[in-house]
Amino acid sequence: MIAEPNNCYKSPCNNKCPCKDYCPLGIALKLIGGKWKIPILCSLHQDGATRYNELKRKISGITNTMLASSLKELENDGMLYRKQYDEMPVRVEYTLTAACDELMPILNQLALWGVKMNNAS
Amino acid sequence: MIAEPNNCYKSPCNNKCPCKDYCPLGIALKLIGGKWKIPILCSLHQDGATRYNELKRKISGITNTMLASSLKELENDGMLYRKQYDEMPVRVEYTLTAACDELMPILNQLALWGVKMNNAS
DNA sequence: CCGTATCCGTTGCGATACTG
DNA sequence: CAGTATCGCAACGGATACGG
Repeated sequence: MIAEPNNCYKSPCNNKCPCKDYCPLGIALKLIGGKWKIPILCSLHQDGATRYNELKRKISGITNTMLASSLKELENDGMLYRKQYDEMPVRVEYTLTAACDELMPILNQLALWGVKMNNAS
Repeated sequence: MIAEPNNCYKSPCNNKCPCKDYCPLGIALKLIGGKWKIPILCSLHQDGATRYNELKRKISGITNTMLASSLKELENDGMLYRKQYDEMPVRVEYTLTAACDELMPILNQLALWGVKMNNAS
């Protein structure tokens, strides 16, 4: 929940911007921010349920520290499920939640915009 | 221009993700990243052409350092115009470019998503 | 009025080693 | 296999003072 509503959290950036601490856009960007969350989301979006070490292989350059912490944050923020199978050895699979199904098309629009910006410059 | 195309810059996150350095989504997020660019964009989007000190008043908490550097980056990235009137004293007005007219509706969708995420948790 | 320059603390992230 | 723990650096951003 928003702790202390500011001037524009109800209707995002439609009135009384510039929004600050509790801007819903700021909240959204924080959820997908950091260096590795987008690659993680994209990978899971493409391939569906994926195991930890599989993710680590696919996302080249990521370290255990960052993968584990990013996954934990995404899980806490309701953006992915962590399912643990108590086999031997243990197996863990990560899957996107419905919230991400809504998010990805928006991110795709943003990416298209990014392409245009890049071609323009 | 993209210096060294990687696996997914052509069709953003539709194939061969996870995208890395040259991911168009990464490019887009970099353009609007940092602590103050969104508030600046929102302010200009709402009020149109705005002077430097006017922006500084509206965006509470921002320092000269950050306002000036953010404006310069946004200008260099083709997201706003800087118009200088050589009166005495000097007057400078900032305005969003057409690129931002396309961007803002997308950001608004993202904000709506952020609201839902916030209410859900 | 519209910024720059300098300094400095904080945060994010990487590297490496280790564990249930 | 799926992570933690610890350390260190570099980038980001804040505070303050100054300049065209």
